[in-house]
Amino acid sequence: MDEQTTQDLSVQSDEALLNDQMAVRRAKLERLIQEGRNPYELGIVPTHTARQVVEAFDRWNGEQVALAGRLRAMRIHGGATFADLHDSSGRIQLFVRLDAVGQQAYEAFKDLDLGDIIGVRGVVFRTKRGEVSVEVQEFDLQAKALRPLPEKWHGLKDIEQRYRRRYLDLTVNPDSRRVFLLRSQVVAAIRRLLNERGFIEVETPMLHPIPGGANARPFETYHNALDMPLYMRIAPELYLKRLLVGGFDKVFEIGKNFRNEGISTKHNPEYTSLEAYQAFADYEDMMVLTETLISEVAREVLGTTVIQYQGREIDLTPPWERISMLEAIEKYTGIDFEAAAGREIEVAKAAGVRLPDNATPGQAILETFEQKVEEHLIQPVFVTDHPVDVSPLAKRRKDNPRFTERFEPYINGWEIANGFSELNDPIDQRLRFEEQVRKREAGDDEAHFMDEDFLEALEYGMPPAGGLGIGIDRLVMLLTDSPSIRDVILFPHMRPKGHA
RNA sequence: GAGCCCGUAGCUCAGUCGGUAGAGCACCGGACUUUUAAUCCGGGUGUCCUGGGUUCGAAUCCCAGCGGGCUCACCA
Repeated sequence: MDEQTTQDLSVQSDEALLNDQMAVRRAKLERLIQEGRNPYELGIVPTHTARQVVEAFDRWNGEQVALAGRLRAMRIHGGATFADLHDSSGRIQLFVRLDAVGQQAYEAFKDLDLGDIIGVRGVVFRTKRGEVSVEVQEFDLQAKALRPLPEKWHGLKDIEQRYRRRYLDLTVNPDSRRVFLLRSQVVAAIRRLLNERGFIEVETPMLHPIPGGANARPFETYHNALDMPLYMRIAPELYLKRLLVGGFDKVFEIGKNFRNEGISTKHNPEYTSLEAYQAFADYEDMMVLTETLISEVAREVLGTTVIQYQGREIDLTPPWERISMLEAIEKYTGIDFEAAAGREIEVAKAAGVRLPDNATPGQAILETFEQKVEEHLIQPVFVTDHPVDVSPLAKRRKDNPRFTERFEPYINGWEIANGFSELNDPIDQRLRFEEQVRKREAGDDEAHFMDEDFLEALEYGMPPAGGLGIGIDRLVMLLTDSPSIRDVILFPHMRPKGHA
């Protein structure tokens, strides 16, 4: 094992000579190995975190503690050296004195490189300048860093490098750490809030024989043993509704969806959604759940329901405004689609709305909304009552079957969620699928497929239910003031490229 | 997919009209026993994204490509 390691290193060291700093680190590594030391071994195990010691100094003052983390700065003053140790909780200063540790250990400490991962044992004290520190009694090297870290002051700014080498971004950019910690807290809070309300969390397939539950182009793959094509899921919806059929009345799933579509500051090919379904409820109930969830999450992770996004104040405090899609269109464009019933397509085109060739009346309304209205919806608002032909899984309105009991909350001009009273009439659902199949045959490759297996489930009886989907990434963008979805995804997709 | 912008040292960035490649941090050598962006003295460590072209001469101008960002388009 050790021989193997040594061998590999010597092979690599030739190419590493490209960079003086890497050469120095390789040389130190090889010297340690020759001295019989393993520079990648677990040694001193931390008993405390930096934050614990700093925040409860009075409790630990004079006590011996063990800490472990990454060496991030060194200030050498002859026989005394200060260093900054960063662990997952924060930063703490180390103090090493020649007189205290002896010549050999002192030289070894100075020989460490910034970025090395070390363990230390020492006594907590406060320096003359008032900084809580640990006077090191012993230390060990637990991972030699062979590459230099980005600069401590400016951090890693290059956006491409921050995405490609997120570990460096997380190491040196505190704001990036903050975003992903907050993302974790958002997901945890959603889970807890739903659990408190009696929802159970489930996991449904990512690999679908028939991609369904959304209008989107799927990624295709292939299962060798079954000898059949499979699709990465574009939404978990149809499986979660099968669980309603099965008698789970409140279910939710948090997980990835995959859509084989464009990439932008608001779109990543794989993204995380929450979908929740509640039996014996309708879209009104789900709107309340939506505004409650999002505002409670904000309160929990940010301590407020009034947030700042890119310099704009957004008030997430419920209740949110509700407006039907037709009302919203009339409010912002003056177009009255109620009065224009039967002439939707020509009216939309006259207003300068771009439409696909085979657009349906509902598409004309939806496109008008998306192209003319969306951008105005900054403060949270539920847009409701979407046309039935663009809502193939939603229940029709009792008072007007051309529209559905559906809602989409908009915040900052973004569609942040989507929900409706779930269509549980298998006869109507079949008609909707047949309409989608016609669209697909007419060239719409985002139209739904016929899903006989799902229809069969509905035929056994699905309770009336409300459903809700929230885009977690966009929600996290809002809550963390992040301008790009890639800022809230740890490893966003990039074209492959050799290391810079 | 289209338009605009960007790519120089490990990192952050300068680089004028086309004339020997620069700074800060980091790094290397030296001094320094309470500093904290430590300080002081000395040292520039480079595939100027890649490949062509123009030119006596290209980081710089032109063409193509690669990668990235933003805005559109598609979408959540």
